[in-house]
Amino acid sequence: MKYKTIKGVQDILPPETFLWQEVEQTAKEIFSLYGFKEIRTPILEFTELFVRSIGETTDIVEKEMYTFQDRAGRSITLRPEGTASVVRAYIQHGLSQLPAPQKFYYIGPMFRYERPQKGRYRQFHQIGVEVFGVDSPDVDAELIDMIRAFLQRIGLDSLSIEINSIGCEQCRPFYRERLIEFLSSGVDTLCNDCQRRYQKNPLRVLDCKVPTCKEFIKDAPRITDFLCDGCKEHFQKFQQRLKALEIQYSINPEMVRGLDYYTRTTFEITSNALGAQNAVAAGGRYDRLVESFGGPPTPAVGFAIGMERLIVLLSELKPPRDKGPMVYFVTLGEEASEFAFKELSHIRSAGFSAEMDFRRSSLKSQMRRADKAGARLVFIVGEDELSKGIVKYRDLREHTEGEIDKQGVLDFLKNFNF
RNA sequence: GUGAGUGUAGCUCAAUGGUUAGAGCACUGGACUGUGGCUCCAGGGGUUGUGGGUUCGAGUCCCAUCACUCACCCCA
Repeated sequence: MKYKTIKGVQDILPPETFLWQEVEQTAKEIFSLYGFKEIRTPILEFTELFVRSIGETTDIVEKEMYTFQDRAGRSITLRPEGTASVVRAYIQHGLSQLPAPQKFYYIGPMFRYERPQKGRYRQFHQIGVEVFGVDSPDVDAELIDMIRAFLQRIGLDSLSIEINSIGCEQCRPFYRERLIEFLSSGVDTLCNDCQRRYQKNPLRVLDCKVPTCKEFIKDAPRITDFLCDGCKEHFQKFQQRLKALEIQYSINPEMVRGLDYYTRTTFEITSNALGAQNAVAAGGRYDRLVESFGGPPTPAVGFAIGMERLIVLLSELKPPRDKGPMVYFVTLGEEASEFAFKELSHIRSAGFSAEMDFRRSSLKSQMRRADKAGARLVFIVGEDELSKGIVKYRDLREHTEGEIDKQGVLDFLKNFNF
C-alpha cells in the first residue's frame, strides 16, 4: 500500500463517527447549561506561547512538540494542549474587561510527538473548558459537577474522581524543600527514573510505580500538610462543596500535574478499563498564568477531556451502529426509476432520510440491499404499480405490506410511526 | 528515547521447511425469470509488510528494516 496515515494519527470512520458526534453534541448541551460558550482558537501558535505556559523543562516542551519554521523563519508549533491558546485569546481581545466569570469550552485536535500506545496518540482530541476571573473554590466544584453531569448523560457513571491541592507560589516551594530533604536521605535506593526526577522535578517521584520507590515515599511529607492558610481554606471549601453535591471523590496527595502552570486545585477522572493511560479528564486551577502572559491578575481554572479515551469506554458500553435510511426505493424499469428519483428528492425535502437503488438489478438483490442498508420502509415501484397508479410498501421491521396511491407517498410517511 | 510482542484476503485467523497459500465473516451474483432476513450454491478478492540471506525448495529458519500493539517515560 502506497499511502497510509503517519504514526500515531488515525482516520475515524463511520459508524464510529456517530459516537464522536454524540459526545460532542452532549458536551455542547451540558456545558451550555452551565453557562459555557464555545471558543475556537487556531491550531498553530508561536512556539514561545507553549514554552512559556507549559514550562521549559516539561517533557511536552522538551521533546514532544511539533515545531517548525514558517516561510518567514518564525518558530511555529502545533498546539499540544488548549489552555495556552485560550489564555492568549482572553488577553489579546481584552476579555478581562467583560464581566467575570468568562467561561469557555473548545473541542479539537491536539498534537504531541510521543510513542503511541493505548489511549495515547500523536494527534488526539480534547474537549476543554476554562473559567476566568473567579478564585472561589465554588467554581472548581462546579466544574467537577459539570464533568459528572456530562459523563452521566453519555452513560459513563462510576468513574473515580481524585482531587488534590498542590498549593501556591507561597507554600509549594516550602513543601518542595521538605520533600527534597526527605528524598535526599535515600536517593541511592530510588530507581533510575526517580534519580533523574529528583534532580529535575522532585514532586514526580511521588507517583512512581516502582515498588521500592513506592515503599520509600510512603513516609514522605504530603503537600496537603504544608498548605498555607489560604490554600488550606480553599481546598477545604472545595471539598465542602463537593460533599454538598454528594459527589464521591478521594484525595490523592501524590497526584502531580504535568504542566507547570497549575496552582491549588488539581483533579483527575480515571477509569480502570483504559490500561496505563487511565485519565479520561484532568485539570486544575492556574491562578498566575494570565498575569504571567501580561494580562491583569486573573484567577482561572479549567480541565480537558480526552476524547479518544472517552470513546474507548463508550464503544465498549454501546457499540456504534449505522442508522439506515427511513425509506428505500426499489424500482423496476426506466419509468419507475424516474418516478422514484423525483419522489426521493421530495421526501428528503420534507425531512425523511431516503435512498434508492441506482443499480439496475433484480428486485431481489435490490431488496437485499435495502435490508443491508438498514432501511425501515421499502417502496416498490414497477410497471404494474405505475399502471395502476400505486406504489407498494413494505415495513422491513414489522413485516407488513400494502399499497398506497402514488400521489400519497409523502402523506403516508407523515402518518407513519417510525 | 527504552523494552517486549505481532505482521498471511476488507476483517478475524489457519497452513510439520515440500503441489497452484486456505477457512469463517464481509462483499457480488444465483437457486426464487417481481419481493429482504434463514438455507444452499457460485464468484471476485493475496507481491504472505519490505529487503537481503540460508536451502534443491521459505508464509515457515536467520539478519536488517518498516509498521502495528502493549508497557516504560510522559500525559488527555
